[in-house]
Amino acid sequence: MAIDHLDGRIIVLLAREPRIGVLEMSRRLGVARGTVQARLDRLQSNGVIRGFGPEVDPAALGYPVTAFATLQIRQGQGADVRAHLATVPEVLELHTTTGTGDMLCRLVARSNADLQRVIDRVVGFDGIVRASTAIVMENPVPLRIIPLVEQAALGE
Amino acid sequence: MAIDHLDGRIIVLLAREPRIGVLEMSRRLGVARGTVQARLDRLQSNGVIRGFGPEVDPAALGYPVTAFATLQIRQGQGADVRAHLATVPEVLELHTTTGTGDMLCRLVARSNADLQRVIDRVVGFDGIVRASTAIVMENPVPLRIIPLVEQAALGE
DNA sequence: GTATTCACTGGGCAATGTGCTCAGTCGTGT
DNA sequence: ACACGACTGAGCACATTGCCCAGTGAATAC
Repeated sequence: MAIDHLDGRIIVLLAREPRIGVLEMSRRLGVARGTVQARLDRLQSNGVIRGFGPEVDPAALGYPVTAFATLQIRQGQGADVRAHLATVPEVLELHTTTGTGDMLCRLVARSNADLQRVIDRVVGFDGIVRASTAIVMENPVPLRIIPLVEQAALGE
Repeated sequence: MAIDHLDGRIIVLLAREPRIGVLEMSRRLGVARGTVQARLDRLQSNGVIRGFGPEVDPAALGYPVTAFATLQIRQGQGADVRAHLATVPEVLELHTTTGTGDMLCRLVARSNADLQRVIDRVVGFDGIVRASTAIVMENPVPLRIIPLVEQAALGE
């Protein structure tokens, strides 16, 4: 679970040039191929690297509108609501949280008008008491992990 | 920008088994290798597939706590705040939004206690008027895109 | 002090996949 | 009838992979 400097360099390199192979990585990092291979295997079985799935852009798929919805759930209906939301393709992510809301979910839609349809579908379910939605305008920091990896590689 | 059925199958297959090669994909999908290669190139230059960067689990890196913070910004300080937040490794994502808050960001921390340090660092900046934080307890629907891809592949 | 363990090195091997090219086929639209 | 675009199936040289091995050095255990 601890990440050393070499692990960090491997992850960063992989993030910058994903198509790169193990051999090329070993050349760039100045270590033997077997080492890189062993490190990668370890990182994956550790769960540090979950996978290499393709990053798909919802906007390019025709869903340029992103929003976050805070949901308040009727007591004891949590499981049902989770199951309901899991069936909605436009729900990209769902968290249960502390605080004023009970759940927070990330939505996408084809347009602002279409967002209404999505929200209706999301909240059109018995267990949901209230929903408040914030539409995303800009995304100054897209989902990233590299700075954290670098910090973990140095600090620990 | 339109995604057809074959594109959808390619993305889904790639998501399920990322290490798979073009040749193996063509076998599984029952099409020629060149076709898969051409589709993949097109999907990438379209921007539908942004990349294949490694998915790193912050929890495995020692940051098991996730939180969402809603920030209220003093008028005209937006750019400064964005720049400030971009320098904090624990800020994984930042959006500007409509609604009660002005920005929404995703944070991670080593522990609930450590989250306090992160929040202090985030809000310890002049342009931020107020912050309200929701700690994530469960994540019933982890960030996903496959259902949306399947819908886009069928519907359009 | 000596032995054991572990990670890393550097090398070799067969098998596979890649990038690239080409000619031929099919369906659509002009 | 024709041109165009997408797909097929095949071939080629080349690089990479997965796997193996023996040797080295450092840290740990005895």
